[in-house]
Amino acid sequence: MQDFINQLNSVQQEAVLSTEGPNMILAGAGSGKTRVLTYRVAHLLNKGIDSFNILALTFTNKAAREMRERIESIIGPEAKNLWMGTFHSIFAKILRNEHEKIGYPYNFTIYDTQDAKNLIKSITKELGLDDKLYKSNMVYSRISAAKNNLISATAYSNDASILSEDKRMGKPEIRRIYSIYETRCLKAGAMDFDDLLFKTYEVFKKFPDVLLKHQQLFKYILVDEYQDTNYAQYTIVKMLAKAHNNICVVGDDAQSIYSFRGANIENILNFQKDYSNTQSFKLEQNYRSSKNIVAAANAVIAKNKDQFQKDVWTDNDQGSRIKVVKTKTDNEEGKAVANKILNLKLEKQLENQQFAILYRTNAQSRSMEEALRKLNLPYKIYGGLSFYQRKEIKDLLSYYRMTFNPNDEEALKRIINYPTRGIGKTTLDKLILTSNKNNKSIWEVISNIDSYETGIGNGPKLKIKNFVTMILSFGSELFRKNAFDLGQHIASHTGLLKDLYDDKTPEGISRYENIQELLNGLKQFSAQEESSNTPSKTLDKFMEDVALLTDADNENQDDYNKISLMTIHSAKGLEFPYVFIVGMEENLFPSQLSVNSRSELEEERRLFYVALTRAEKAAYLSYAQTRFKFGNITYAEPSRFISEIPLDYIEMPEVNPPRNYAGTRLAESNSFVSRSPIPPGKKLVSLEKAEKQTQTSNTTETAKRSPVIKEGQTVEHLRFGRGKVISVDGIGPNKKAVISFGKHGQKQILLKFAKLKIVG
DNA sequence: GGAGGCCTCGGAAGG
DNA sequence: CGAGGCCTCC
Repeated sequence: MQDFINQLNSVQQEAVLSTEGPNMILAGAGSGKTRVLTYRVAHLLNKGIDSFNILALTFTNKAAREMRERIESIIGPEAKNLWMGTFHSIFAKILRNEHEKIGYPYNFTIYDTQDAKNLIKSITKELGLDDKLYKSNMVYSRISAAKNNLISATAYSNDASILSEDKRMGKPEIRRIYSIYETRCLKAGAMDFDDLLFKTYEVFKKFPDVLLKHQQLFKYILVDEYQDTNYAQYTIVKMLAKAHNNICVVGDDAQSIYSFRGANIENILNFQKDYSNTQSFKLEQNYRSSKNIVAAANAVIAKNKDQFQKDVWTDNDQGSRIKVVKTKTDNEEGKAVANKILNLKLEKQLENQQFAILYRTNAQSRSMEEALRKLNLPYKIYGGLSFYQRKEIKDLLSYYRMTFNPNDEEALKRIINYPTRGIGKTTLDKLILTSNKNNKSIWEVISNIDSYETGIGNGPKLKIKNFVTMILSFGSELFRKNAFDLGQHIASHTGLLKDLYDDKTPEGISRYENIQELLNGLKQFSAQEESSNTPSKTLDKFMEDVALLTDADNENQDDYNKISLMTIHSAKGLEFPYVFIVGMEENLFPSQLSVNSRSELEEERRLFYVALTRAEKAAYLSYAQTRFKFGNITYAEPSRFISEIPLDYIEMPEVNPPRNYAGTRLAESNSFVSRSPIPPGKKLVSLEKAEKQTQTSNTTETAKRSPVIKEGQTVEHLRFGRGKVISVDGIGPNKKAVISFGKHGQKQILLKFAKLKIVG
């Protein structure tokens, strides 16, 4: 540990050693930011600062975990006591300690965005408002924005300019929805993500003693990715730092890409004004990328007006110029990228994990996936539906939530009739009506159902009582069983496990497996149990973490050597030797919604900067001339960002004649432009047909290698075992077979996905 | 209560 | 195009 300092360059060293007062570290892309942060904390501890007195805030669990692990490897288990985590998890911890001050139970539930939107939907409905006008997404983002700007429901209702804006949009009732939303959350003992920030602010503001306590506790404060902070985060940090004034923020204004969710780049641009006598450090040496990439990225970002002057440079090799690839269609683009990856792999003996394909929108992943699948290139997609958002997982978690907080209404609404127990929509509506009328939670109503005028008949009433008894029985086990035992008990006792087990469709099987995975997680959690008479790893403790987890926290072991596919947003903070940035088209990247405002266009440019600077050795840009958008073919122009890269650093595609792209070993399949399915001059209508023809001919091509499935054959399926092919239907990628699998019954199987082996 | 048909709408996304 | 919401019909 003694000479960790020597591993740093001189600016990095200064940034680590300058522990007192306000410090701002501007960290260019790939400049060793994490290293500086971890060493800075290690240095503080080394100096004798108590780990309990250090607060380090990040935006993602992953960043917090990585930092903690690295610090632990330097200074040992002492690192466990650091206050290190995401804004949300640290503030949730504070709020659980101070729950009484805001009238919440200790075990408050954290509503995710889906819960919050569902609640908004039901409020809109109960108020009899038009749900086309008051779309839950829109209302949610309005409320969220208000909270992130520390505007309470009351303040919202009294703010003339907000009200007139709502009125102008024809939506004057948002204030009412907001205010009822707040009441309902309180009644349910629930907070949404924004509340974790907003209520922390409120507690600090209303209770100076609580603020003072935390100001004294957090003698040293660090904030990572400061350019991504919103007003609430900015304000709370400022409040906390007031006493000791030891605040260090780290960030890069050039990588601010989250303004659409409230991040305010001004926070970092104004840091020196906010905190007098700021020491600032610029980490400008890039350790990640080639000279060529650094130069190209610098040239791009220089087009932005508002930024700190930075001079990012590197000692790395010159590297090759950025290559631009042009294809006729989005599917061709996918093929070109996949072919290029295959070539590079063979040519340079590379691993899959050295490649990333980055795109602006999730929808673009499809053409990439198809092409990769055809070449048998393993890939992993980040983003999309998260594990914790899956229906079956949310259902089971809803039971868990109700076990320790039965007032949780969104959980109750999900499970009161799942698995089916005869408490239908009509009954639920009556319950909601009664609970609203009496200003009680639904749980309070159903657990004393006889004392309310609900208009519910005796049949359903009995079923409700059984449901209540069941939930109560789970609650009584909460502190007697550990998380796994109770979790398992709930999964089976509710009938949820059996319900999923009985479903033998592939989706059903996967749902069952997901539940098993969740239970495995519980098992691991409970295994950390200390030896004592009462379990400490109880279900409610497990749930404290779960609400704040995301998919990125669930890295799968067998996913490690795969090509990464993700949006540029989720690539921030990552690096790959070879990076493909696809869909470089006007109205896609930059997005159509951004091209009319300077600030939004600048944010898109920062996004492009982030994308480029992910690359270590080489970056490839590609664009298609036509692309399927919402089922229609649209024409596209190459992105303006391509032309913002000086010609010294980039290789443009040769328009005429079409030529192969770089490596030529697999010349035939490696061409980027020569495989156009459309003869020049043909009209648009024929495009779709032509596309289909290519797909068909490709299938014939692959047929040489993979078996042709025919009627009457016996085949073996990974999951269903042996079966007989009844019929084959469709062409190209849509080719599917009806196969009879004995005890699993008849299945329709898309051949392009299924791994079928011909047995006879 | 659930399956299936019709309609609508579409950005990026951590906690 | 395709996911999700809503409605209808059984």
